[in-house]
Amino acid sequence: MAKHTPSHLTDHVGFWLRRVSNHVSHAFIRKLKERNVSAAEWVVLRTLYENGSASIGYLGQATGLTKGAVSKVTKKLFSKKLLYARASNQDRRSVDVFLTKRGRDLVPTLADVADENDRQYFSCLKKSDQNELMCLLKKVVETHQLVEFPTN
Amino acid sequence: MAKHTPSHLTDHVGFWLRRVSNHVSHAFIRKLKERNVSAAEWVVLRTLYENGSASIGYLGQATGLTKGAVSKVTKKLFSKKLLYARASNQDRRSVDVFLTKRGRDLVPTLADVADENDRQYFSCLKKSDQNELMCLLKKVVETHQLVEFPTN
DNA sequence: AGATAATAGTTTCCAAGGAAACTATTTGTC
DNA sequence: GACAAATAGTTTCCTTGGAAACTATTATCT
Repeated sequence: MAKHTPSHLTDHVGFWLRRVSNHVSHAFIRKLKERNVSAAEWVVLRTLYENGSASIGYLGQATGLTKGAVSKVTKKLFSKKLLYARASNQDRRSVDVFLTKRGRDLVPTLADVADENDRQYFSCLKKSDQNELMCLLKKVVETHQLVEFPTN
Repeated sequence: MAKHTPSHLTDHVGFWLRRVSNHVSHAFIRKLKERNVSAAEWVVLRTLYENGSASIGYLGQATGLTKGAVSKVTKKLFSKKLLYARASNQDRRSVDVFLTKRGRDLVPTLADVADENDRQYFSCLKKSDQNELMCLLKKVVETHQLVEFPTN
């Protein structure tokens, strides 16, 4: 029985996804660095902007990070005075996290950075193709329940 | 003048890309772990399978990793006896890296793992949509010269 | 109520990988 | 040929983030 050639790297959607995602993310990270913010921090800030407040667990859902990671990210954001925390009084294990004024004021600026980055990488695609791309990705997310989307 | 709502996380292609890419990659990594191989190692092994041998720099191009990272990855692969190295004799700065028999024999198995992972995540899309997705991603890669593709 | 299980966060440990400094060669310039 | 610049790899330092152990609180079971 004939032995088949093993599949190429380039045969896999995941390969291309990782390639593009890594580049786009790294570029985004470099841009955010000028504002002294990480990508995970941006996601947390934007989520809170929408929601007013959230628990660590909720932010984990929203960001796709583990609770351990979120715990560390929020810690940094506390030290930068972009967030503050308050123990929930229904459940004393739980922590509610809020944007400070500074944190809230920063979000629109960061959103511009995100817009800019997306434009830089994806404006080479027609608007309809950009939508197509997002739809396909969303479909994968939904099919596999990759996240519980809280806001949005 | 009215202040606009800052764009949502979900407005950005990059956001969805990172979401899906992270999940797919992590799943792949977990599967590879059973074979005691990392994702970067897989990429290196598959590239060498195609090319016979390659320099560290070349592997950097092929994998999208920095030369420092490749240096570390190959070091691990040496210790696992999946690769061996030989100083180039044209240029004594340069190192040529080769698959061992064990390394070569491992590639088809790993390719199956990659196939399996891709199927798991993307078989929810019609074949034509999978192609569409890959084409869009390739277009972004080409437009931005995200890699010099050596093989393939 | 008391014991056990589940849950929210935190912390610790570890691996991955970028950036940049460093070493060893090679190439280019004079 | 001698010295400067470029290049190939390696190593060091640092940040990110997952996994899992751990703490504190709450829920469940009997």
